[in-house]
Amino acid sequence: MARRKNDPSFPASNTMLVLALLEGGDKYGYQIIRELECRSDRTFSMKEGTLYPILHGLEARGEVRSYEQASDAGRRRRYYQLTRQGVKTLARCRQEWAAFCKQFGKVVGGEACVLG
Amino acid sequence: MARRKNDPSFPASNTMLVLALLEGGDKYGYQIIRELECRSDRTFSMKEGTLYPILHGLEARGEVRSYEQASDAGRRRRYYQLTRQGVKTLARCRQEWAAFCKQFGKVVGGEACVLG
DNA sequence: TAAGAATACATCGAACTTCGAGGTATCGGG
DNA sequence: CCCGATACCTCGAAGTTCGATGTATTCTTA
Repeated sequence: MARRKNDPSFPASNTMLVLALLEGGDKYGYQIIRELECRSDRTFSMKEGTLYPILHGLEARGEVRSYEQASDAGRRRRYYQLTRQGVKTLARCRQEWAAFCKQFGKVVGGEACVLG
Repeated sequence: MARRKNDPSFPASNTMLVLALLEGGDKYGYQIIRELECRSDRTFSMKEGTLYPILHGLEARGEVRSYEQASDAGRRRRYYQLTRQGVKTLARCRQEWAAFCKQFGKVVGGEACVLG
């Protein structure tokens, strides 16, 4: 996920979202965008220019593998499937996300802190 | 904060952290970095190359104003203070962060969703 | 008292993420 | 027959952050 050490921001959240969606079963690109919209109550609307590079990157890094399978209607579809590596990465991302949330909330929440 | 509409990621979190820290009183750059480290249990370690451009940007956009004030030791310090605009921005950021968290958690948490 | 660590500011290029616009093609309905 | 939805893709522009580097001053410690 290319998160840099000690990076206070949480980038590549889109990549994590993709991994999480694939956990629920193999999916093709267009479907990922629709499902994300649905699962987030229309809050998240990932763009194709964002998604496809992410999928290609994940595949290049071995987090997912893909296969082509036409729909009933004969429409071309490329499905993506989590690899064991991808599952592990997702688990790590979840931990990192939880840690980030906790610390971020602590700072923006406004708890006091006495500096040495 | 330059967040783009419908952006599933939450960028510029560093900017939000800076605003939140300034809410606790005027602070100078180096102090912001130390306090952030402290308040986040050493999890966040903002780099100077990150912070100073952020502060300059916030000032240019009227979210903060600055003034110079030497320390007891005679060391040069530039303090930053939230403007009314900055306070409003921080409030908006908090709402956006809460909304993002909720939706992000919903997706990576794995709730089911039936697509139409 | 000299060296090095800490304080304090700043800028720059490289890397990464994301958008938005554009391109190609197929399928179904009006 | 056209248009909207489906389905894939690429490219350049914009924004964020790091890491390196630079400049000064003050404090600590050997």
